[in-house]
Amino acid sequence: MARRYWLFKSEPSAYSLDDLRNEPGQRACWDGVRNYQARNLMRDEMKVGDRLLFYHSAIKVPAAVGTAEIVREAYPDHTQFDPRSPYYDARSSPDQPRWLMVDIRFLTAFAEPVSLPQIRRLPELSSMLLLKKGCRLSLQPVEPEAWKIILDLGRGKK
DNA sequence: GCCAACGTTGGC
DNA sequence: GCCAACGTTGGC
Repeated sequence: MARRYWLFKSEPSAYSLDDLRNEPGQRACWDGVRNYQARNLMRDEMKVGDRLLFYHSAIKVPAAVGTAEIVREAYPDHTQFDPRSPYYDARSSPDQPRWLMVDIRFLTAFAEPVSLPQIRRLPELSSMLLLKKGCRLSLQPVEPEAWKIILDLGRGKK
């Protein structure tokens, strides 16, 4: 199966690409996803070797800032069992985990962040889920064509 | 900080 | 099963 591409949103004040880069082994578990659609994408679609755009959201200029790869497929998110975690879910149990996470590893930081306005300006990228009105999905698929274009922009090519 | 759009919850 | 109320996301 061909490698697939994704976009992961994160508020950099909570967790940034640099945070990922500074992790031991430059890898981390993507915990805290509490949306069924996003969970199902992790559970059903994401495979080791898939790549993702790391996107910084909820800031002045939202932007894709680099890439990472999936290094472990979906498994239970431990924070759902921890009453002290903000992601705790009392309706979940280790027997019947409701929420999943994947592990990702840092790959690249863009020379030039690819901003949301920049993405919006390109007709070739107009079909991206990211641009859909009201699309708040924190994990979303990216078409290979869009992936290529954004990586080129990130390299600083025109 | 505002608020539109969306997902979830819970009363009925 | 409907839908109003609520909480959250995220661009602006």
